[in-house]
Amino acid sequence: MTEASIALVLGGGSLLALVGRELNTETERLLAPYGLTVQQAALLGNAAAGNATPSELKHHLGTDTAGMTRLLDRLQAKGLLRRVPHPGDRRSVVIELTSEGQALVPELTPIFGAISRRVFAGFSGEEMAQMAGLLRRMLDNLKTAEPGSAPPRG
Amino acid sequence: MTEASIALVLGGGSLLALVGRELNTETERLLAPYGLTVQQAALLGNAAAGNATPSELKHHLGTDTAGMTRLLDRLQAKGLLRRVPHPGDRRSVVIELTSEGQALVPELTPIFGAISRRVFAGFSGEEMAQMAGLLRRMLDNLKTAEPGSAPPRG
DNA sequence: GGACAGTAAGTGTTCCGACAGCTATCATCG
DNA sequence: CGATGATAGCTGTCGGAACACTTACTGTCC
Repeated sequence: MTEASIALVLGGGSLLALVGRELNTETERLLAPYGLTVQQAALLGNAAAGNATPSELKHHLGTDTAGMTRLLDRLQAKGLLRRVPHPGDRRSVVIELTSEGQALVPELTPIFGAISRRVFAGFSGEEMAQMAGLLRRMLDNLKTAEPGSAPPRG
Repeated sequence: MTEASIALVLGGGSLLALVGRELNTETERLLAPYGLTVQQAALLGNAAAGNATPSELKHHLGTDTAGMTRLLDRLQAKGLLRRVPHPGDRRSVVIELTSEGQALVPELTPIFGAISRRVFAGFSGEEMAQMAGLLRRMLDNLKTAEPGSAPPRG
């Protein structure tokens, strides 16, 4: 194991975590005019198609049921969506964007494109593919053979 | 801009952010027996050498003064460190590990090695270098030419 | 039909990241 | 010397991640 790899993984200073956070923060700055966070914007984008349940959205956003509940609470409080009973499963709920929510979506999409262009400035297609490939392998390494881990909590 | 790059950057589901979080969570599982979080362990490691001020530690951990204050509060509450007046600058403070804190450090270091080995299983040295290089370029892209950003708040 | 495991959403808690604003001190320069 | 700007650390606030737990409902299997 080289010194470089240690530096990549070490704690809060982890380069990986750092880049992820910077990416998040910078996107948040672009979203500030709309009063939305990254998670909130991503949820609106994913829910725009309609007929989405919290469970489905959860997978796309990579959060858990607890985070999803509160994320929905905040967006509902802003009047951007509402929870309607799920026809056919009384445990579940369907997320519907309000007209205000719907109106926001087309404004949001370009922002992700813009930040994407910025982050990958000067990257060749091959380099982006490399990046994605390496990240996926790291994720696989983490997900498989986790000794002390319980199965994901949904 | 390819679809892959969008997927890399998109919201909470960002692959980059996801890997960073998984890495963090998995490290936290290994640290659980010691009752420490990743940030806490990283701070102990960085402060072990001694004569560290919060400002210096802040750079290593990638947090800000607010986060540093509370991180130190928690570790101080656990009796793992103490703040002593900085000789020569009355605004500042020197972080000293208590004997309990000192005793933990040698236990912690191997954990970062272990998680590092796990994440980079199957990676060649060249691939790790690629990863670091690509991440660094992304970070540079984000840091330079941030339109709406104020200078870092120290 | 009834027990029972599994699933959906929600609640409570701790920790962390980011932003804003504060006080005390330092360094510099007129 | 005194004003001024920068720096060190702290506090308040919000959003979010992860864990543990609860409640209500579903599907299945006996």
